[in-house]
Amino acid sequence: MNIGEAAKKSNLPIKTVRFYSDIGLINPKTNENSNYRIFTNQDIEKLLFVGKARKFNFSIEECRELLSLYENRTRSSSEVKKLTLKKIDEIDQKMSELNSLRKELSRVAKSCSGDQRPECPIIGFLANNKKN
Amino acid sequence: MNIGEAAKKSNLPIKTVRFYSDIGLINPKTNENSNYRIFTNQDIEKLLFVGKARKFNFSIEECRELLSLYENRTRSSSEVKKLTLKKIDEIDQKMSELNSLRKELSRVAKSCSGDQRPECPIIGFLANNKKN
DNA sequence: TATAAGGTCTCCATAAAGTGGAGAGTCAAG
DNA sequence: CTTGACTCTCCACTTTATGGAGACCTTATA
Repeated sequence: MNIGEAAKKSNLPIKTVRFYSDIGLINPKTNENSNYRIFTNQDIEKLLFVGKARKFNFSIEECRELLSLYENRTRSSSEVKKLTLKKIDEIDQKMSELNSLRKELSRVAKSCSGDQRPECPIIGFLANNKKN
Repeated sequence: MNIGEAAKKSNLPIKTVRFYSDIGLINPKTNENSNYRIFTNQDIEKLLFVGKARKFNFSIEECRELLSLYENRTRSSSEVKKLTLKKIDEIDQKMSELNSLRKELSRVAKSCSGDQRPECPIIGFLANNKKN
């Protein structure tokens, strides 16, 4: 099938499918006459796989790795699990960063009257180099 | 002062200071002879301000906005508060996304034995297009 | 005074993960 | 045979910097 249909079936924008093909994440054949890419059902499966993995915050390179594990019938599940646990760790770290960020921001926001006066503790907070 | 000293005083890499100057976040004067940028203490203050705001997840464009509020003696604190509350909202949204992500990932990770066998429910999960 | 070391300049490339558009080629239907 | 839809490649742009090349400036030392 052509790229339009492949895009529809994989729920990805055409541009994205083309991009994944450019970087070799998938390798559709080429129609020698038209120079159009030809996608198989296997390609669609891979696109769906990647689409889902991307949604789950796996990077393109991690997708590439997962894809090769996916295709490799002899791989052990521990490799996949390792990658997944790493992702969870990253999420935890990001969440704790966001948490402390949120705390500080809501603290300064609370201290600001938010009215017409120019006095604003948020600005003071951001302007102040010292520990706050 | 020159860019090296400015970078040191603002705790930013030289490259970053140059970048902020390129995009007009700060506007140091130029020594006509040497073509070197000349930074004032005011510039350092702004750099410190931006550095802190960036740490608090304000984007460059938001920094630009905050900076103009910072410089504008007649601005009302409500504008600043609005921007801050928006940031908090964004953080909340990001956190809830990460939360559901984490839940799903840890669920599939738990279901995976992580041993030498090739059977891996994580791969199955990612490969499966159906609702899981 | 000459030269060496270190600081700074601009310009270009790279990162991640695409998105958007231009201009040209292809295909199917009327 | 033409029109419209589809696809192609190539380039630019996004965000927030970082790294390097090669050239220019400044300061210190021999």
